[in-house]
Amino acid sequence: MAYPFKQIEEKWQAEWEKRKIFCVEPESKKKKYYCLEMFPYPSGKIHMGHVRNYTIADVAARYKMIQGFNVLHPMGFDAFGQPAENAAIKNKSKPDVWTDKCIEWMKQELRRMGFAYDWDREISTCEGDYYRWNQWIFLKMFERGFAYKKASSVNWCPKCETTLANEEVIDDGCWRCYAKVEQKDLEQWFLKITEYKERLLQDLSQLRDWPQRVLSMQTNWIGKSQGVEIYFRLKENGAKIPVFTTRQDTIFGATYIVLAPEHPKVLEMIKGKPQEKEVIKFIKKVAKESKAVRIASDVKKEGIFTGTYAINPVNNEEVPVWVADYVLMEYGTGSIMAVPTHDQRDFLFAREHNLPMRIVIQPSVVSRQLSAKELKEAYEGDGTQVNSGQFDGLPNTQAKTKIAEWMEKEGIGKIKTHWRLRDWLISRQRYWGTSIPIIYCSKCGIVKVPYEDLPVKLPSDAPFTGEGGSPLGKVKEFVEVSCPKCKGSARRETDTMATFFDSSWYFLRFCSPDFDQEPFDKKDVKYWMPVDQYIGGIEHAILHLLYSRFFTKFFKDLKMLDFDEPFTRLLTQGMVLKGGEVMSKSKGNIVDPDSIVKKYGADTLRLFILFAAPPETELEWDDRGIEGSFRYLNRVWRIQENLKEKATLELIKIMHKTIKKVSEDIENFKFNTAIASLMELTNSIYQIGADKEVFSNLVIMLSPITPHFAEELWQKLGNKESVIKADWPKYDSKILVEATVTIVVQVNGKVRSKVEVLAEITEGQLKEKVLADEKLKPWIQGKPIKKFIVVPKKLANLVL
RNA sequence: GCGGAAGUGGUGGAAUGGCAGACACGCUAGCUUCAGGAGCUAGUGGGGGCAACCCUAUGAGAGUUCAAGUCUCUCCUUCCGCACCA
Repeated sequence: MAYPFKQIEEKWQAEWEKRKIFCVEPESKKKKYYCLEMFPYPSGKIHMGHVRNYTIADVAARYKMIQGFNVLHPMGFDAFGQPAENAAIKNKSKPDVWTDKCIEWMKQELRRMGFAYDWDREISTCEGDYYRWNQWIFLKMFERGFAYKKASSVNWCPKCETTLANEEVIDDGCWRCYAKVEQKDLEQWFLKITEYKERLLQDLSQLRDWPQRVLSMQTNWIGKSQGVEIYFRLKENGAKIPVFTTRQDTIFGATYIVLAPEHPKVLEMIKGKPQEKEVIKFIKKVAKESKAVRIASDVKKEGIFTGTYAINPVNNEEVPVWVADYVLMEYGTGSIMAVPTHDQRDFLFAREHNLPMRIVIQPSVVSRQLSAKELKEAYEGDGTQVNSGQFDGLPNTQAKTKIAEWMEKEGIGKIKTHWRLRDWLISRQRYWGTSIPIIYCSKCGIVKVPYEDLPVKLPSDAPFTGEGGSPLGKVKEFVEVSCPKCKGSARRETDTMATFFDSSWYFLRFCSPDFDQEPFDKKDVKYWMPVDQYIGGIEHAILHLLYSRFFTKFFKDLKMLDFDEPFTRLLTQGMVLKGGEVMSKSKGNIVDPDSIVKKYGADTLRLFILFAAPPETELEWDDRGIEGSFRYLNRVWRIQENLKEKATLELIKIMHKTIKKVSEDIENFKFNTAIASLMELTNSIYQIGADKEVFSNLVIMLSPITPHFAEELWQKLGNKESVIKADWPKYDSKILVEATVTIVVQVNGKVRSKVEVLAEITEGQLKEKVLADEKLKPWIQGKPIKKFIVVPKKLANLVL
């Protein structure tokens, strides 16, 4: 007979809600612990990814609760976003109604999983009480010039009919619908995240408890590269052509320069020259090629000579000026110096077009001296400067600095740092988001919506046709307003903010969800922040995590908080796979958590998901594995019928060992091995028989993992309070000390025997005992023992 | 190309430099049961041996060490991120 999980789970979910036992203690003297998972978009259903994410967090939160911490473990909804609008178009409903319904469904499913949330702090970003503060923050940024409007070429998703941030473009496609992203010239709102680039990079070193992977992804994304801008000049008119390089040590080997086809100087350069027609033809051809084709690695680098020469400022050499597709206008200065001997791309291009090469760095290994004629590929490593004027003989790493300084002094170059990070484009041509609190007046220009008029609410009667752009622009009463300054007629901004704006500070709102003076109450934030443990998917490694770090730094500069980083510890949980592939509708390999809960209960699902793999690795769904977890709980359930008066010392010892292991493992998020050791204890109980104390401890240790199950058994054991109020068992290290120990005996590093000895035995006594061991005789064969190595209480190794 | 992570039984996965494969799934056998997608017990990396045992084995190869899955080097493979980034 299976244990009655359905009844038990429903009973305790109701009981927890009634007793509000997961709500934080206000004004508490206890140590705080803020455990947060990335809040969901309310699609209406939770999937296995959610279950895994929230189960991991729930164990951490419950473990800290039972340890006596004041734990903030909130839940909310990232409720703005496109699916609500799409649903509105499809079902002729309204986004807010649809979203509310989805939130309700989702909450039901979250409840059924038994997560220990403080529901009193629930927030939803689509509520005026929340997005009002988005607008407030936007205005603060606007006042400081951190939110600004700029015309530029931006990413445009034709399917979603909206602009996208660089971070939202994945492999040239829209992150949401995978449609191919186009470039469009538009005037849009940006946030000046680049203002914080140095700090965003620097402070990564503070984040010691973040996964290396995320840190390196952010480092890459910010993309700092230090080098020199070197000024070449055109031979014919002395016009300055700056090139950016990080390899200024190779400048003496620059035998030509290359401009991007879009480079503004190209057209005037070729005017009237015999090459003019051909170059223009080439430029047009490149312009037609999509970016994806152009950067595909197997495409041959194409280029054409402009008929112009430039002067290399370090040696006054004349070098030809080329135009080529492999030079990009977006990066650096849109022009490069080419050093074919020490840059592989330049090498390929030079060989193709028969351009000159000169070695300027020789590797330190004499046998590998290079000659330009025999070069098979560019030498990009370190070495000694040659053919480099006064820098000859220097190691190139030193020459790098010396040359940079020298060029600055001579006025032929400037030390420069380039960054990959661009400002954050936040305008979205959508309805279901926070409207940007700006009014355009023909007389006053761009005018802020006054703070007292916030929130700028979304009109409820916008038409959802799916055609003709944002529904907001079609609502006359919304668009046509009077200017807050001159009271003349004006127009309201109809774009809304990217929803990543909403999630960039929600963790602060949870600290004081009802505060109505500012986005958050400084005093509460001081107590709760930073988040001690943040848990979510790797897909936010850059997007959400970078934006949140940016917002935190902005608030710090506003003196609204006093720390630099919002999330102390970060865990990125692995994906849930089935058949080796990520669960997805299109692959048809989805396992619905709700169906598992119905069949086996939430506790079994939680147990399986924690046991099947460590949190940060991928988890392969296994239908039979889940049955195993269910069997285990039933096995534990049956123990209560056979409790003994008193447990044996042997079992007590195993129990203490388990307490130690489980405590340490949960602390370190090694839930799979914690569960394994609970299973071992259970196996021992089956062999030896447990008393009430041992069984109680097993129940307490299971409680963060399978909370309903543990509550029920805890109650059956005669306890009145929730198991979350129990004392987490402590292990007694004295009991763990064994009087006798088994010593593994090796001969030349191979295990040949084992001896049982007193734990406190001396080395001499041990040696005597070991040498007396009959089993070892054939291995020693009377040979002299050169060395006798002892690892106390573990091992002895005889070296012959 | 650069950066990151990882390669261990049929499977998921364990192993502060010290008995490789904990725990579980699966499989095999036995017991129990009217029955089992239930329960209990035992076995289960490969090779050899009636057996006690022996040999061998953590992607490949070298090295350090009394001792290497673990440390170092070289190489291979897979996954992820960035990428003609100058």
